Amino acid sequence: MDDQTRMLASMGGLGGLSQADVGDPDSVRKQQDIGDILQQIMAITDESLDEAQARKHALNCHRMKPALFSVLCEIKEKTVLSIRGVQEEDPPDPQIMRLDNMLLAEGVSGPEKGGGSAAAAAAAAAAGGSPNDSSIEHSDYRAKLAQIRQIYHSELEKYEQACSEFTNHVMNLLREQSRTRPISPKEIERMVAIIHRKFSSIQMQLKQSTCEAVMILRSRFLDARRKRRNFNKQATEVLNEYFYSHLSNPYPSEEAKEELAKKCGITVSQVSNWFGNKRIRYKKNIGKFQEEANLYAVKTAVDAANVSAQASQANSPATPNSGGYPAPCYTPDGRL
DNA sequence: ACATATGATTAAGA
DNA sequence: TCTTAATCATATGT
Repeated sequence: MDDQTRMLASMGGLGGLSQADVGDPDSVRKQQDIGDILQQIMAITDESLDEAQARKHALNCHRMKPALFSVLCEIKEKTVLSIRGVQEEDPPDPQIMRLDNMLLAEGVSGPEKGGGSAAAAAAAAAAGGSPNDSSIEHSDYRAKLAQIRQIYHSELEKYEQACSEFTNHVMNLLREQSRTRPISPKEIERMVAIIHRKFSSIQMQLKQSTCEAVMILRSRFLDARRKRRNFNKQATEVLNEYFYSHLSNPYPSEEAKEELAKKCGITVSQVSNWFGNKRIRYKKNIGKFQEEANLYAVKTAVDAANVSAQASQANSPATPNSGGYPAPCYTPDGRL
Protein backbone atom coordinates (compact mmCIF):
# COMPACT_ATOMS: atom_id res chain seq x y z
CA MET A 1 0.00 0.00 0.00
CA ASP A 2 2.86 2.33 0.72
CA ASP A 3 4.12 2.29 -2.81
CA GLN A 4 0.70 2.86 -4.10
CA THR A 5 -0.07 5.98 -2.11
CA ARG A 6 3.35 7.42 -2.70
CA MET A 7 2.97 6.83 -6.35
CA LEU A 8 -0.46 8.26 -6.53
CA ALA A 9 0.73 11.31 -4.70
CA SER A 10 3.68 11.76 -7.01
CA MET A 11 1.49 11.44 -10.02
CA GLY A 12 -0.19 14.68 -9.16
CA GLY A 13 -2.12 15.70 -12.17
CA LEU A 14 -1.91 12.35 -13.87
CA GLY A 15 1.03 11.81 -16.15
CA GLY A 16 -0.92 9.49 -18.32
CA LEU A 17 -2.57 12.30 -20.17
CA SER A 18 -0.60 14.41 -22.59
CA GLN A 19 -0.34 18.15 -22.16
CA ALA A 20 -2.04 18.67 -25.48
CA ASP A 21 -5.25 17.35 -24.03
CA VAL A 22 -5.40 19.85 -21.22
CA GLY A 23 -7.13 22.61 -23.08
CA ASP A 24 -9.73 20.30 -24.47
CA PRO A 25 -12.95 20.40 -22.39
CA ASP A 26 -13.37 16.71 -22.96
CA SER A 27 -9.95 16.00 -21.55
CA VAL A 28 -10.70 18.16 -18.56
CA ARG A 29 -13.67 15.98 -17.89
CA LYS A 30 -11.47 12.91 -18.20
CA GLN A 31 -9.00 14.40 -15.80
CA GLN A 32 -11.63 14.98 -13.21
CA ASP A 33 -12.89 11.55 -13.84
CA ILE A 34 -9.49 9.98 -13.14
CA GLY A 35 -8.86 12.25 -10.21
CA ASP A 36 -12.09 10.97 -8.81
CA ILE A 37 -11.00 7.38 -9.32
CA LEU A 38 -7.71 8.00 -7.56
CA GLN A 39 -9.50 9.61 -4.69
CA GLN A 40 -11.67 6.58 -4.38
CA ILE A 41 -8.65 4.26 -4.51
CA MET A 42 -6.83 6.16 -1.80
CA ALA A 43 -9.88 6.28 0.38
CA ILE A 44 -10.55 2.62 0.00
CA THR A 45 -8.58 1.61 3.06
CA ASP A 46 -10.64 3.82 5.28
CA GLU A 47 -13.81 2.06 4.36
CA SER A 48 -15.22 -1.01 5.96
CA LEU A 49 -14.35 -4.33 4.45
CA ASP A 50 -17.67 -4.78 2.70
CA GLU A 51 -17.70 -1.25 1.42
CA ALA A 52 -14.15 -1.61 0.19
CA GLN A 53 -15.01 -4.82 -1.54
CA ALA A 54 -17.89 -3.22 -3.34
CA ARG A 55 -15.81 -0.18 -4.19
CA LYS A 56 -13.07 -2.36 -5.58
CA HIS A 57 -15.47 -4.13 -7.76
CA ALA A 58 -16.91 -0.87 -9.00
CA LEU A 59 -13.46 0.49 -9.76
CA ASN A 60 -12.50 -2.68 -11.50
CA CYS A 61 -15.37 -2.26 -13.87
CA HIS A 62 -14.63 1.36 -14.53
CA ARG A 63 -13.96 2.07 -18.17
CA MET A 64 -10.76 3.93 -17.39
CA LYS A 65 -9.36 1.15 -15.30
CA PRO A 66 -7.12 -0.55 -17.90
CA ALA A 67 -5.54 2.70 -18.98
CA LEU A 68 -4.98 3.89 -15.44
CA PHE A 69 -3.58 0.56 -14.45
CA SER A 70 -1.04 0.46 -17.24
CA VAL A 71 0.05 4.00 -16.41
CA LEU A 72 0.52 3.08 -12.79
CA CYS A 73 2.51 0.02 -13.80
CA GLU A 74 4.71 2.11 -16.00
CA ILE A 75 5.46 4.57 -13.25
CA LYS A 76 6.08 1.87 -10.72
CA GLU A 77 8.35 0.10 -13.16
CA LYS A 78 10.47 3.22 -13.46
CA THR A 79 10.67 3.98 -9.78
CA VAL A 80 11.38 0.41 -8.74
CA LEU A 81 13.98 -0.10 -11.40
CA SER A 82 15.71 3.11 -10.53
CA ILE A 83 15.69 2.23 -6.85
CA ARG A 84 17.01 -1.27 -7.14
CA GLY A 85 19.34 -0.68 -10.02
CA VAL A 86 20.23 -3.49 -12.34
CA GLN A 87 21.78 -6.29 -10.37
CA GLU A 88 19.65 -8.91 -11.93
CA GLU A 89 22.04 -11.36 -13.46
CA ASP A 90 23.59 -13.70 -10.92
CA PRO A 91 26.66 -15.65 -12.03
CA PRO A 92 26.40 -19.44 -11.78
CA ASP A 93 27.65 -20.09 -8.28
CA PRO A 94 31.02 -21.88 -8.46
CA GLN A 95 30.30 -23.51 -5.13
CA ILE A 96 27.13 -25.16 -6.33
CA MET A 97 28.81 -26.14 -9.55
CA ARG A 98 31.51 -27.91 -7.58
CA LEU A 99 28.93 -29.75 -5.54
CA ASP A 100 27.02 -30.67 -8.65
CA ASN A 101 30.12 -32.00 -10.31
CA MET A 102 31.03 -34.06 -7.31
CA LEU A 103 27.57 -35.52 -6.92
CA LEU A 104 27.63 -36.38 -10.58
CA ALA A 105 31.04 -37.97 -10.29
CA GLU A 106 29.95 -40.03 -7.31
CA GLY A 107 26.92 -41.21 -9.22
CA VAL A 108 24.48 -39.63 -6.78
CA SER A 109 22.86 -37.13 -9.06
CA GLY A 110 23.73 -38.79 -12.34
CA PRO A 111 21.86 -41.46 -14.27
CA GLU A 112 19.99 -44.23 -12.46
CA LYS A 113 21.33 -47.50 -11.11
CA GLY A 114 22.90 -48.75 -14.34
CA GLY A 115 25.58 -46.11 -14.62
CA GLY A 116 26.23 -45.97 -10.91
CA SER A 117 26.78 -49.67 -10.39
CA ALA A 118 28.87 -49.85 -13.54
CA ALA A 119 31.08 -47.10 -12.18
CA ALA A 120 31.30 -48.86 -8.85
CA ALA A 121 32.21 -52.10 -10.55
CA ALA A 122 34.87 -50.31 -12.54
CA ALA A 123 36.19 -48.78 -9.35
CA ALA A 124 36.25 -52.20 -7.76
CA ALA A 125 38.15 -53.62 -10.69
CA ALA A 126 40.60 -50.75 -10.62
CA ALA A 127 41.12 -51.12 -6.88
CA GLY A 128 42.11 -54.74 -7.43
CA GLY A 129 42.47 -57.13 -4.53
CA SER A 130 40.69 -60.38 -3.91
CA PRO A 131 37.41 -60.50 -5.77
CA ASN A 132 35.42 -62.09 -2.96
CA ASP A 133 36.31 -59.51 -0.42
CA SER A 134 36.05 -56.41 -2.51
CA SER A 135 32.82 -57.42 -4.15
CA ILE A 136 31.24 -57.84 -0.75
CA GLU A 137 32.67 -54.56 0.43
CA HIS A 138 31.53 -52.81 -2.68
CA SER A 139 28.05 -54.20 -2.62
CA ASP A 140 27.83 -52.81 0.86
CA TYR A 141 29.24 -49.55 -0.38
CA ARG A 142 26.84 -49.49 -3.27
CA ALA A 143 23.92 -50.16 -1.00
CA LYS A 144 24.86 -47.25 1.23
CA LEU A 145 25.45 -45.04 -1.76
CA ALA A 146 22.08 -45.98 -3.19
CA GLN A 147 20.55 -45.06 0.13
CA ILE A 148 22.17 -41.66 0.08
CA ARG A 149 21.15 -41.21 -3.49
CA GLN A 150 17.57 -42.10 -2.71
CA ILE A 151 17.40 -39.67 0.15
CA TYR A 152 18.98 -37.03 -2.01
CA HIS A 153 16.50 -37.49 -4.78
CA SER A 154 13.44 -37.59 -2.61
CA GLU A 155 14.60 -34.48 -0.78
CA LEU A 156 15.35 -32.75 -4.02
CA GLU A 157 11.93 -33.61 -5.32
CA LYS A 158 10.36 -32.32 -2.16
CA TYR A 159 12.24 -29.07 -2.50
CA GLU A 160 11.30 -28.71 -6.11
CA GLN A 161 7.70 -29.39 -5.37
CA ALA A 162 7.68 -26.95 -2.51
CA CYS A 163 9.39 -24.38 -4.67
CA SER A 164 6.91 -24.65 -7.50
CA GLU A 165 4.03 -24.72 -5.06
CA PHE A 166 5.26 -21.64 -3.35
CA THR A 167 5.97 -19.92 -6.64
CA ASN A 168 2.50 -20.72 -7.84
CA HIS A 169 1.03 -19.46 -4.65
CA VAL A 170 2.93 -16.22 -4.83
CA MET A 171 2.12 -15.76 -8.47
CA ASN A 172 -1.54 -16.30 -7.83
CA LEU A 173 -1.38 -13.89 -4.97
CA LEU A 174 0.31 -11.29 -7.11
CA ARG A 175 -2.10 -11.84 -9.93
CA GLU A 176 -4.93 -11.49 -7.51
CA GLN A 177 -3.45 -8.32 -6.09
CA SER A 178 -2.66 -6.96 -9.51
CA ARG A 179 -6.34 -6.38 -9.90
CA THR A 180 -6.23 -3.75 -7.21
CA ARG A 181 -2.69 -2.51 -7.28
CA PRO A 182 -0.25 -2.04 -10.11
CA ILE A 183 1.99 -5.05 -10.48
CA SER A 184 3.87 -5.43 -13.71
CA PRO A 185 4.78 -8.79 -15.22
CA LYS A 186 8.39 -7.89 -14.69
CA GLU A 187 7.81 -7.58 -11.00
CA ILE A 188 6.24 -10.99 -10.89
CA GLU A 189 9.19 -12.32 -12.79
CA ARG A 190 11.56 -10.78 -10.33
CA MET A 191 9.66 -12.18 -7.43
CA VAL A 192 9.80 -15.63 -8.95
CA ALA A 193 13.52 -15.24 -9.45
CA ILE A 194 13.92 -14.27 -5.81
CA ILE A 195 11.97 -17.30 -4.69
CA HIS A 196 14.05 -19.54 -6.87
CA ARG A 197 17.23 -18.12 -5.46
CA LYS A 198 16.03 -18.78 -1.94
CA PHE A 199 15.09 -22.32 -2.77
CA SER A 200 18.30 -23.01 -4.59
CA SER A 201 20.23 -21.95 -1.52
CA ILE A 202 18.30 -24.55 0.40
CA GLN A 203 19.08 -27.02 -2.34
CA MET A 204 22.72 -26.19 -1.95
CA GLN A 205 22.56 -27.18 1.67
CA LEU A 206 21.07 -30.48 0.65
CA LYS A 207 23.83 -30.96 -1.88
CA GLN A 208 26.43 -30.00 0.65
CA SER A 209 25.23 -32.48 3.23
CA THR A 210 24.89 -35.17 0.60
CA CYS A 211 28.45 -34.55 -0.46
CA GLU A 212 29.57 -34.84 3.12
CA ALA A 213 27.71 -38.09 3.53
CA VAL A 214 29.36 -39.47 0.42
CA MET A 215 32.77 -38.37 1.62
CA ILE A 216 32.24 -40.06 4.94
CA LEU A 217 31.03 -43.18 3.20
CA ARG A 218 34.06 -43.16 0.95
CA SER A 219 36.47 -42.72 3.79
CA ARG A 220 34.76 -45.51 5.68
CA PHE A 221 35.14 -47.91 2.82
CA LEU A 222 38.30 -46.67 1.22
CA ASP A 223 40.37 -46.52 4.39
CA ALA A 224 41.76 -50.02 4.46
CA ARG A 225 42.22 -49.86 8.20
CA ARG A 226 38.48 -50.00 8.59
CA LYS A 227 38.07 -53.23 6.68
CA ARG A 228 41.00 -54.99 8.24
CA ARG A 229 40.99 -58.73 7.87
CA ASN A 230 43.46 -60.93 9.60
CA PHE A 231 45.52 -63.10 7.34
CA ASN A 232 44.66 -66.74 7.41
CA LYS A 233 46.50 -69.05 9.73
CA GLN A 234 48.61 -70.64 7.07
CA ALA A 235 49.76 -67.26 5.78
CA THR A 236 50.86 -66.06 9.21
CA GLU A 237 52.60 -69.35 9.68
CA VAL A 238 54.59 -68.90 6.50
CA LEU A 239 55.47 -65.35 7.47
CA ASN A 240 56.43 -66.29 10.99
CA GLU A 241 58.53 -69.16 9.73
CA TYR A 242 60.48 -66.81 7.54
CA PHE A 243 60.75 -64.21 10.25
CA TYR A 244 62.07 -66.51 12.95
CA SER A 245 64.39 -68.35 10.63
CA HIS A 246 65.90 -65.03 9.60
CA LEU A 247 65.84 -63.47 13.03
CA SER A 248 69.30 -61.98 12.68
CA ASN A 249 68.28 -60.16 9.55
CA PRO A 250 64.53 -60.26 9.12
CA TYR A 251 64.53 -58.12 6.01
CA PRO A 252 63.31 -60.17 3.07
CA SER A 253 64.55 -59.05 -0.31
CA GLU A 254 62.16 -57.97 -2.97
CA GLU A 255 62.21 -61.43 -4.48
CA ALA A 256 61.71 -63.07 -1.11
CA LYS A 257 58.79 -60.77 -0.46
CA GLU A 258 57.28 -61.67 -3.77
CA GLU A 259 57.58 -65.34 -3.03
CA LEU A 260 56.11 -64.94 0.42
CA ALA A 261 53.31 -62.89 -1.02
CA LYS A 262 52.53 -65.61 -3.50
CA LYS A 263 52.66 -68.30 -0.85
CA CYS A 264 50.38 -66.38 1.46
CA GLY A 265 47.98 -65.08 -1.11
CA ILE A 266 48.62 -61.48 -0.14
CA THR A 267 50.31 -58.56 -1.80
CA VAL A 268 53.97 -57.65 -1.57
CA SER A 269 53.17 -54.50 0.32
CA GLN A 270 51.17 -56.54 2.78
CA VAL A 271 54.24 -58.67 3.29
CA SER A 272 56.25 -55.51 3.84
CA ASN A 273 53.69 -54.25 6.30
CA TRP A 274 53.71 -57.51 8.11
CA PHE A 275 57.47 -57.56 8.46
CA GLY A 276 57.54 -53.93 9.47
CA ASN A 277 55.01 -54.58 12.19
CA LYS A 278 56.62 -57.81 13.23
CA ARG A 279 60.12 -56.39 13.55
CA ILE A 280 59.05 -53.44 15.62
CA ARG A 281 56.77 -55.47 17.82
CA TYR A 282 59.28 -58.19 18.34
CA LYS A 283 61.96 -55.73 19.22
CA LYS A 284 59.72 -53.88 21.59
CA ASN A 285 58.91 -56.89 23.64
CA ILE A 286 61.10 -59.84 22.91
CA GLY A 287 59.90 -61.64 25.99
CA LYS A 288 56.38 -61.72 24.76
CA PHE A 289 57.46 -63.39 21.55
CA GLN A 290 59.73 -65.93 23.17
CA GLU A 291 57.20 -68.68 23.06
CA GLU A 292 56.36 -68.03 19.46
CA ALA A 293 60.02 -67.87 18.56
CA ASN A 294 60.67 -71.22 20.14
CA LEU A 295 57.70 -72.72 18.46
CA TYR A 296 58.86 -71.69 15.03
CA ALA A 297 62.42 -72.62 15.78
CA VAL A 298 61.21 -76.12 16.50
CA LYS A 299 59.07 -76.12 13.44
CA THR A 300 61.89 -75.16 11.11
CA ALA A 301 64.20 -77.54 12.87
CA VAL A 302 61.78 -80.37 12.42
CA ASP A 303 61.26 -79.46 8.83
CA ALA A 304 64.96 -79.30 8.27
CA ALA A 305 65.39 -82.63 9.91
CA ASN A 306 62.67 -84.15 7.78
CA VAL A 307 64.10 -82.71 4.63
CA SER A 308 67.58 -83.97 5.40
CA ALA A 309 66.08 -87.36 6.05
CA GLN A 310 67.75 -87.56 9.45
CA ALA A 311 64.51 -88.33 11.23
CA SER A 312 65.96 -90.87 13.53
CA GLN A 313 68.09 -88.37 15.48
CA ALA A 314 66.76 -86.38 18.37
CA ASN A 315 66.03 -82.84 17.46
CA SER A 316 69.16 -80.82 17.26
CA PRO A 317 67.83 -77.63 15.83
CA ALA A 318 70.07 -75.39 13.88
CA THR A 319 69.58 -72.32 15.95
CA PRO A 320 68.97 -69.44 13.58
CA ASN A 321 71.76 -66.99 13.22
CA SER A 322 71.52 -64.46 15.97
CA GLY A 323 72.56 -60.99 14.96
CA GLY A 324 70.73 -57.76 15.59
CA TYR A 325 67.87 -59.53 17.26
CA PRO A 326 68.48 -61.78 20.24
CA ALA A 327 67.82 -65.39 19.44
CA PRO A 328 65.01 -67.13 21.26
CA CYS A 329 66.19 -69.16 24.19
CA TYR A 330 65.31 -72.50 22.91
CA THR A 331 65.36 -75.56 25.09
CA PRO A 332 65.79 -78.92 23.39
CA ASP A 333 62.76 -80.45 25.05
CA GLY A 334 60.57 -77.88 23.45
CA ARG A 335 59.64 -76.23 26.73
CA LEU A 336 60.34 -72.67 27.61
C1' DA B 1 32.64 -54.64 28.26
C1' DC B 2 37.18 -54.88 28.14
C1' DA B 3 42.02 -55.92 26.84
C1' DT B 4 44.94 -57.56 23.55
C1' DA B 5 46.26 -58.71 18.71
C1' DT B 6 46.83 -57.20 14.20
C1' DG B 7 46.90 -55.10 9.54
C1' DA B 8 47.29 -50.46 7.60
C1' DT B 9 48.68 -45.64 7.54
C1' DT B 10 51.58 -41.85 8.58
C1' DA B 11 55.59 -38.89 9.66
C1' DA B 12 60.29 -38.68 10.13
C1' DG B 13 64.80 -40.19 9.08
C1' DA B 14 68.64 -42.35 6.65
C1' DT C 1 62.59 -45.58 -1.40
C1' DC C 2 62.56 -48.32 2.54
C1' DT C 3 62.53 -48.52 7.60
C1' DT C 4 61.14 -47.27 12.22
C1' DA C 5 57.97 -45.75 15.49
C1' DA C 6 53.64 -44.18 16.62
C1' DT C 7 49.01 -44.49 15.81
C1' DC C 8 44.51 -45.83 13.94
C1' DA C 9 40.66 -48.87 13.52
C1' DT C 10 39.21 -53.14 13.48
C1' DA C 11 39.34 -58.27 14.94
C1' DT C 12 39.51 -61.43 18.41
C1' DG C 13 39.71 -63.43 22.94
C1' DT C 14 38.28 -63.24 27.86
